[in-house]
Amino acid sequence: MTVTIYWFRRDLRLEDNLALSHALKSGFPVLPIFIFDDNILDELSEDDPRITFIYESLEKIDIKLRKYGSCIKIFKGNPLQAWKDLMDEYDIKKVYFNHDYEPYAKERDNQLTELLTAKGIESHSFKDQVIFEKNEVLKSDGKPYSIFTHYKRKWLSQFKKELVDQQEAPDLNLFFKYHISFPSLEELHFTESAIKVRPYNLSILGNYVFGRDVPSEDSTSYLGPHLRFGTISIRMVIRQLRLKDDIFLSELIWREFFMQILYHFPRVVDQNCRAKYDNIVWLNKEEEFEKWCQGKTGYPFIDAGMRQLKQTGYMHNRVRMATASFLIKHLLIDWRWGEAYFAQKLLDYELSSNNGNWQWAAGTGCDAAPYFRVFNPITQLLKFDKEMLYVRKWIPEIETPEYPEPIIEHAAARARALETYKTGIKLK
DNA sequence: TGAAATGTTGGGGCG
DNA sequence: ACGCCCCAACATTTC
Repeated sequence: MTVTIYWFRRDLRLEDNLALSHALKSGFPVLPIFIFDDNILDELSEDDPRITFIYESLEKIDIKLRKYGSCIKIFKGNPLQAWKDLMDEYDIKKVYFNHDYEPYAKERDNQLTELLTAKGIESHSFKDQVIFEKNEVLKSDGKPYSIFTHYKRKWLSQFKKELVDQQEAPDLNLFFKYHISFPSLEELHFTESAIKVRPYNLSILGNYVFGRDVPSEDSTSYLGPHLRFGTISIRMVIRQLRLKDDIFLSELIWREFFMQILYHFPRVVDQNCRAKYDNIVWLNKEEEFEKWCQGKTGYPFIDAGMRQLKQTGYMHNRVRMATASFLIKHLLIDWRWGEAYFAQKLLDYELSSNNGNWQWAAGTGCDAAPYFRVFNPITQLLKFDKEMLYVRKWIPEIETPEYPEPIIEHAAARARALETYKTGIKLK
């Protein structure tokens, strides 16, 4: 049984998928696989909504393939072990997958490539989840950018030269013909989550600049999880955009900016990008952190956001900034705590963006907000949810005595934050 | 992609 | 008509 193997990872679609379309041209029938990686899953609960989403996305692909006599082969366990099993079972000629830039994934893929090379198997990997990857947008001296504005300028100038061609529709007849059952959630030891990924909504493109700051209005695209798991291609999103929404495009460039930051400076994973802030003394009060997580700080704008996150796996962008600022500046809790909580809850969690944006809010990032920028949770409410539609939606008890008093007084907290940062910088 | 403090300007009321 | 004061609105600086 001679095959080419295509490995689905975070590109869970058949359409406009670079490595897949190359695999289908490899000259051998393509056996598509997916591996539920225990190294990653061990950190998650068995009903994590992201697992449910991955499972359902694979199921959809599998249904399409079955019409053509094929199916996806699903593994669960250690990826390298899965590959060794595959090598025992099939005569593998070529292997195709798309690039993944996260530290763990890089290491995993390097090990696999070594293993394949040792067995004399060709492997090919492709840029697919970004327009420009790690070393494609560099300064004239060949070094990576660490300032967004400069990165963006270069990105745009290169983008004008680049054609974003759509891949032709895949020929499903070229998949390897075989039949094995698609495992149930229970067989994989998962349970279905009540929290669901929503379909994306591209109709907001073009008006994003007007609606993006109003959390009560549904002017978000809900693209995050789809870009994270590749159920839509970034090229397709960009094509729809056609530069008509500069602000939205900017957000997509931030995504690639943070990806290349993580790639070039992997230490940001657990360290401040700017060492200047290493000596800030965080208060890290567990009970205050818990109140923040539960949406019980007594500040409606903050609490509404945290409850939306907990109940749905989403949080409006404006509110993400305000809640992050509140945790870091008002409560003086280490940004890594907030980063970890968002990583656990956000359906669109992406290591590079989550880390980059938390460091931005903390002022510790490469191109971050200045440390003295402290969001006023009351002003934010007045500015962006004056009618209180958003906060009432997420805090039903808001006008009852059940709703708590503010955990801390704003002006005093602000002064304390400025003082703490100043002291920390001096210690350095 | 902030907020608060401080500075400046200009219009209106009033003696 | 003029100076003076008040204050809102806007601009600039500072954290």
